Amino acid sequence: MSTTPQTTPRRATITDVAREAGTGKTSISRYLNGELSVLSPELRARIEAAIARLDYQPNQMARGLKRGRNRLIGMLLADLTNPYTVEVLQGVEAACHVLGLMPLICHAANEVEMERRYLQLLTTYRVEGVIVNALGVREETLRPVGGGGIPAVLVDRSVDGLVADMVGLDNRAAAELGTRHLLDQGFDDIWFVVQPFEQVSSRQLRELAFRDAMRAQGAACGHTLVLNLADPGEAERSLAAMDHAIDAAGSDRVTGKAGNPGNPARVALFAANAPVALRLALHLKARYGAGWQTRVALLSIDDPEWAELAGITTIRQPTYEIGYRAVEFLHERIEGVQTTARDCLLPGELIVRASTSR
Amino acid sequence: MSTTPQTTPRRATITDVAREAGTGKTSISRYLNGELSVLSPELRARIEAAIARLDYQPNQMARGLKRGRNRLIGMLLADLTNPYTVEVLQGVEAACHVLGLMPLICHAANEVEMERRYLQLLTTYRVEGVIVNALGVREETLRPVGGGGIPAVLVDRSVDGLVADMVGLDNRAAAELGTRHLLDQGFDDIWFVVQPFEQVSSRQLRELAFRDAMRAQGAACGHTLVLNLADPGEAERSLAAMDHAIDAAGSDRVTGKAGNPGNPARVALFAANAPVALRLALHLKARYGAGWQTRVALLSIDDPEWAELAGITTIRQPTYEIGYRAVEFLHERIEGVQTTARDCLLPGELIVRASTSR
DNA sequence: CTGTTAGCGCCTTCAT
DNA sequence: ATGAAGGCGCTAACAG
Repeated sequence: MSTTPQTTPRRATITDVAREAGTGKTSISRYLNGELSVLSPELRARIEAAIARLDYQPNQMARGLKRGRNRLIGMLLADLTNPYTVEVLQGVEAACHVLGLMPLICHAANEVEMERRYLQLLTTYRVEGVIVNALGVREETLRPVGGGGIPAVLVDRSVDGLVADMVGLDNRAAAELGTRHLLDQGFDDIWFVVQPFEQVSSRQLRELAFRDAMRAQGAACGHTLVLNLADPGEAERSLAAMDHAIDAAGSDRVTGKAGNPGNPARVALFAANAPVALRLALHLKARYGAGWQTRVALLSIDDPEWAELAGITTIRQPTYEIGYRAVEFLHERIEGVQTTARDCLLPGELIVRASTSR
Repeated sequence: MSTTPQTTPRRATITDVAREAGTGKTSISRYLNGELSVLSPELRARIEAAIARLDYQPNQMARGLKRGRNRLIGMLLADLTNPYTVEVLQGVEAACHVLGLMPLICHAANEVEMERRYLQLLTTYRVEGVIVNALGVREETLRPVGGGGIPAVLVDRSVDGLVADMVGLDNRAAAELGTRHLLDQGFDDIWFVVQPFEQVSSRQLRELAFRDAMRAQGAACGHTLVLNLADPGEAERSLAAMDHAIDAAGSDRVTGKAGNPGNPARVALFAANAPVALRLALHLKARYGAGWQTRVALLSIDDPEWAELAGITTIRQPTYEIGYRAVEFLHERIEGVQTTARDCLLPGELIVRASTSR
């Protein structure tokens, strides 16, 4: 069998084009950079022909090397598995598209070590800036970024000791919105469920705002449950503890008989984000069966695709806009804007579904 | 207010390091490339010190330009919104990590034009290869890729006229597996629901295998419903037509009374992928209420995160492995392997849930 | 062992 | 209007 030699035919370079067009490299370069007015129509035609014939495409790496800018930006993602992330990404891509940027997407998959490695890699590729949706990360990991280093903008979470633009949900307003909704619907025993939040600013803010909102109400009773999704065993125990507490409270408050159907405790669950909500929903389904939605109220920040199906109430984040704005901020920084660090807090939207309406 | 001048301090170059260490660039280069045995311990120490002092990091672009390879590969994705895609991506990242490759992720967001643009961009950045999970794409769009161009491997779908390695689900086996399961459970009126499939090979194969499996059975009755998710109105009409047909069939086969609860028609829905399954589930919920899972059987290829919650039976694809293998194939091609185009078909796993068990 | 030299593909003065 | 020459940061012969 005589297959063709298959030597990948080296791509044409600017020199090849110049030779093919019978001219110098300079003219080709000018053509590529749109300085068309400076070229005689005749030369220009020859260049166009040569480019087409050779299927020439300028080498971005080389251009970048020369110019000192390669139009690459880094996009560091903590968890692509979270629908929030994918949605933000859509906004990022759209903005990059119009601004002529190319996002280098790095997925840390919830591993701090990956995050460090990618950040270093991005730096190595000389990206002009980074958008960071970080894990609970030490400021030192981000050393090369922000302040003295390459421009950075934070998404959803801020990082202690790192001054940089940040864009995300207005967490305080969102948590208040959710809490008030639950109170308005008559729920007075609310559990705020959240992943470990020492490291993640947005979780902290949501939890704090929840407690503040409950306190402002006075009469009602609020609890915070930490749910460590990374450790199934621990998560299981947390949920069991919650079940127990709810049952006990229910029996106290009503008639002494747990689960009295005539006057159930007005318990509601408030999930700090979609992954938590999913875990809760699975737990509730296992405990109460198919009709769990009617037995216990569930509200979540984030609006994952299955929310409508499960009938849970949500607070939808303006994810697309978050991504879009992040790129705009970054672009401004890249272009040299020098203002002090800015925060862009966008409002969430309450979407009421069966789970929390009577 | 006197903010610091904030001039981004130009990153150190190899020349800076050489000067700082009082030596030539070559030695630095040698150090960087691990030719440590050729360096006197003394020089080596000086170099290390200089690098640390200057916080030097070699410029990948420049290295790539010189070496002719930049360790970049392109990853072209049709739809990040589909959980399948994200899962494949995880496998891709893991493999890239061990092989020292850096994936440039491009998300076409279901737009053919985007796909074209990104492919061209990748080419421009001189990626060493591409992994393509394409839209229904013309071979011409992929011109720069495969065969004569840069190495490529296809994921999930093949493209007419393009010879390249491909890795994905064993669609025939998977569709058979699902169909047999439904038949075994006593469903004899099965609707295979799929997005428009002229352009997408995997959808074609699934549909064909479904029909073959039904035919082999003989007695049973199979239908194919095309559901165009991109056009909500059209999708709505398709679903209405399906409802109508099912109702009619049910009344025929049983007692003449539609929806006779004593002996309902043994209807089952077989979704070709997760997006279709979600649309179906929403429709069923709207039509039959919360308990829809017990009224109609739903089985889907793909195993999205909400499957467990909804209790639908699924065929889980080995997504991680698909991604991993794709990179391995690509890596081999990059390293010059010359075999004819290979296909890697991986088996799916049936996960039975409430929706299809009695 | 170590430094010098010559490019990789492109852009950018600076002449012509 | 066009081309020649130099250099971006790095590597790879080729000397010493």
